[in-house]
Amino acid sequence: MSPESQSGEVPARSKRADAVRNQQTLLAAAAEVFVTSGVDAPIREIAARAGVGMGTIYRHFPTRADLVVAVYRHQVEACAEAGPNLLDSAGSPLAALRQWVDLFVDFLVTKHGLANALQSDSSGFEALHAYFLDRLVPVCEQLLDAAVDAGEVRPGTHAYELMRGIGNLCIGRDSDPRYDPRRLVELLLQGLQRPQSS
Amino acid sequence: MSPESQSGEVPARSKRADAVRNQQTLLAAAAEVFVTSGVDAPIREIAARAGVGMGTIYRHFPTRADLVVAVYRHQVEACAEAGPNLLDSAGSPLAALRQWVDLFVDFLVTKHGLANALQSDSSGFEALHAYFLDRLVPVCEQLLDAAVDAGEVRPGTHAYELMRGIGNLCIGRDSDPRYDPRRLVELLLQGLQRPQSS
DNA sequence: TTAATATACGGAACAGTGTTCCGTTTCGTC
DNA sequence: GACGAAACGGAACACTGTTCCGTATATTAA
Repeated sequence: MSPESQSGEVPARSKRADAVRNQQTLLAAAAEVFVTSGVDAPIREIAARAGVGMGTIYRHFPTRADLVVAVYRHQVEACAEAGPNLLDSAGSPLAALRQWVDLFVDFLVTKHGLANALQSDSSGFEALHAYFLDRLVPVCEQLLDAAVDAGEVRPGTHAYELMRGIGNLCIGRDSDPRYDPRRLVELLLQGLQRPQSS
Repeated sequence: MSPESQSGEVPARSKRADAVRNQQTLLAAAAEVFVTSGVDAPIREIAARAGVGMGTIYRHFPTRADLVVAVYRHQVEACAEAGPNLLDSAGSPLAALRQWVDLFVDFLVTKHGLANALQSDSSGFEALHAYFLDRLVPVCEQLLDAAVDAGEVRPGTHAYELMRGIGNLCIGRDSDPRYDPRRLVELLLQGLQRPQSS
């Protein structure tokens, strides 16, 4: 990865100080607004919260996805990095996969509307989809393959499809007590396991 | 149910002829537009296609859900009625459940954005969610219970949750070759099977 | 057939949100 | 302190949902 071209955290040299400051402010404001109003919150609301104009927000984050990615980058990275670790620490590849999926689900369900946005075909969200998948599918694939190799999981399922399936299951109006994404994800994982016997 | 109070097909007496005609026209126009632009199509587009004004469409179908329900009512009914029949005709309760779920998935994936709308928390779609679930959950429950009683499916899963899960899996930008809802639904059904045995 | 009335219609008008654009301000440098 | 480039702010435009009311039409009564 190129050193500091991304919209992350390190004050990139050659950028004006106020620009860097505003970017930070925007990130913080967005993070706050996202927990309150979800990732679909009106751009104006974020701009207002940050005390900047509309132009500023668009200049720093041309699409909504850029902003969302910037806000959650750390957590996505953490999730991605947890994969290999779990493969070592967990008892079996399947256990590792299960724990990792838990991590991913926890992440999604605690972010208002994130799962929705991930699959949304609305303008500005395609890049979000792309980032999440690019970053996490390889990790999932590693865990999945390991579980298949260990004979714990039947072959034939692709990581991409599994990830999207899990993401989809996490979509929903929040806190309907009758719907718990975790239970369905668990069902999915059950279905992944090898009946093999017969 | 009261005889002809619904927005269905029979020309209700005591309504002006032009009103009935317009309702039919709107239904037809909406059906056409839905296949092209999805169920989120701008109201104006539907009104234009039907050759009526905005007021007319809102008078006949106060919320978007009313319109969508009216358009798909027949198919939902057909799906609902297929349940008991399958229970008779299919070899086993599980087979019936499987076929019924297939029916449901086929219905959803062929309607642009319907699955999305079902779970959407946008204004005007709650009623859609309600209608589909009210109508189909009992049917699903019947099939599910039968399969559980036959020992083919483990107990503990609620029809409501299963239905929503399936609906969610059908969400997605259309025709990404790497994502086939059917495969994941199949996985879910797999997970439903085989009681823990050991 | 015509007049009266209730019903339904059309579309302008208002509101909320995304997105662009450009005159103005501020920063960094000389 | 002055200058040029970079960044800012927010007005303006586009698109969509929703409401409201003056007008047109169907129905019924005379």
